[in-house]
Amino acid sequence: MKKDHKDVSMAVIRRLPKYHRRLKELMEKDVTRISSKELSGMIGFTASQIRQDLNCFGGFGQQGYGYDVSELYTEISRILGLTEHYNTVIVGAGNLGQAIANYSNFEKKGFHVLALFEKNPRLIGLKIRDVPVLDIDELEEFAKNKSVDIGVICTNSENAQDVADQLVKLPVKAVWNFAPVDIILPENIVQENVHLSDSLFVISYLLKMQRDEQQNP
Amino acid sequence: MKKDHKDVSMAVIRRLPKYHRRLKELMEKDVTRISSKELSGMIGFTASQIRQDLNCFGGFGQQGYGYDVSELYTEISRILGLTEHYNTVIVGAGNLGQAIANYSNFEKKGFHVLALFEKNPRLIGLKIRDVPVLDIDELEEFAKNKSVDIGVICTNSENAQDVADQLVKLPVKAVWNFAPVDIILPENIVQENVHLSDSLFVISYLLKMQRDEQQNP
DNA sequence: TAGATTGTTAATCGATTAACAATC
DNA sequence: TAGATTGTTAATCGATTAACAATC
Repeated sequence: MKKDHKDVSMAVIRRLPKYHRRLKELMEKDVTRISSKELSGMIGFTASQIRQDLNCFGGFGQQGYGYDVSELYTEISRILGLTEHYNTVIVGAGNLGQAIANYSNFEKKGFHVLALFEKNPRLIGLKIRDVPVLDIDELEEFAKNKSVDIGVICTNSENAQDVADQLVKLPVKAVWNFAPVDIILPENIVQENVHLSDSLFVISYLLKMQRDEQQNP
Repeated sequence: MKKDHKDVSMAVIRRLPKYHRRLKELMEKDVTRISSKELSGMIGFTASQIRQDLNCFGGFGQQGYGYDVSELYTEISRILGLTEHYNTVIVGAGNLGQAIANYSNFEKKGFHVLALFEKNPRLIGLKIRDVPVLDIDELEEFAKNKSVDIGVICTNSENAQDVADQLVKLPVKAVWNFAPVDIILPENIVQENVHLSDSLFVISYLLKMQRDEQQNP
């Protein structure tokens, strides 16, 4: 029996994509089995943590043997929901929106981009890898009779909340926000923020720390 | 006396940019003072956590009053090192590299993009907001006599480690990696990864969970 | 001054690590 | 079988929350 989604902590969930990535690499190297200890060596988590993490979802290993790489990869793919298909729309067809639309790996994993939406007339009408850039005013009409799972916000901060509200009305089930603001969404909508500046500011902090340490050792 | 950088946990550090962002918003609304309780209401951390976080770096508040918004903003900017100037180079001038080069907010915060580097001849010679796109083979020569603080990797996975190695040789002090692989760097180099697919996969997981819950309530 | 709110210590909670019996 | 390694429970560690005296 597969136990899934009990109440697994977000800390564990955020490690799953890394397992997924590493197992993929192992498969490409034709490694067929791996122990938690070996995996620990390459992934940087303790062997204990790896076993704990995996056991949130089921016993995928075998005592005395370890884990079958291919099987574990398949399981984690399933746990992450990568065996499903998702329809997405991207709002904002600037460089970032285009970058995401162009990222063919997402398509491979089942994330299909239906269209990009823009207000800049220069961009409307373009095609990004066969995906049309449409007028933002057409969004509501476009989404009728379609099931849109994920809305991606690639606009500037000023428009992000407006766009979020429009997406919620479609409705979408999740919002992937790249604008550097904290948008407000209904509780039941999955929200994931990618605040690039936060990440850059952490670099800045760490560089400053390093500099200070060199001065006062 | 300002206590900085003792051994503040990464959990705290990763919250700092969010304080920074919210305080900016408050300043724009001409709010001059705020209590940890009020801030808690808008930012979603407990008041207790906010006070704990800030006290890692010093006592910026005043009993009975709260915090001076503008002063706290300035302090957090300083703690994050945003009062410094950083030179950056971006390797990979595709949509993502261009998006980052175009992001004028970074420039405002002191992150100056010296140049982008590309191997695709169609892109070499372009200018992104006055920033030239140069041949990747010119990187080493270009960096001579220049102090490059941050190298940004916007290439595909295949080239990411090579590029990282080149950046380390320049040298750079930090690597900001957008390729969906785990690159290996010397210990003393600051590394920050933005794995977009990880973020998307977490959305996928949460959507799947939500679906499952609706079926087995 | 009285009221409000911090800074800080103590208590709780949760996540990570260690240990080991189960078992392949 | 003996050796290896898991799954799982217990111990530890760290982070968050609660409480309250200090003080503006």
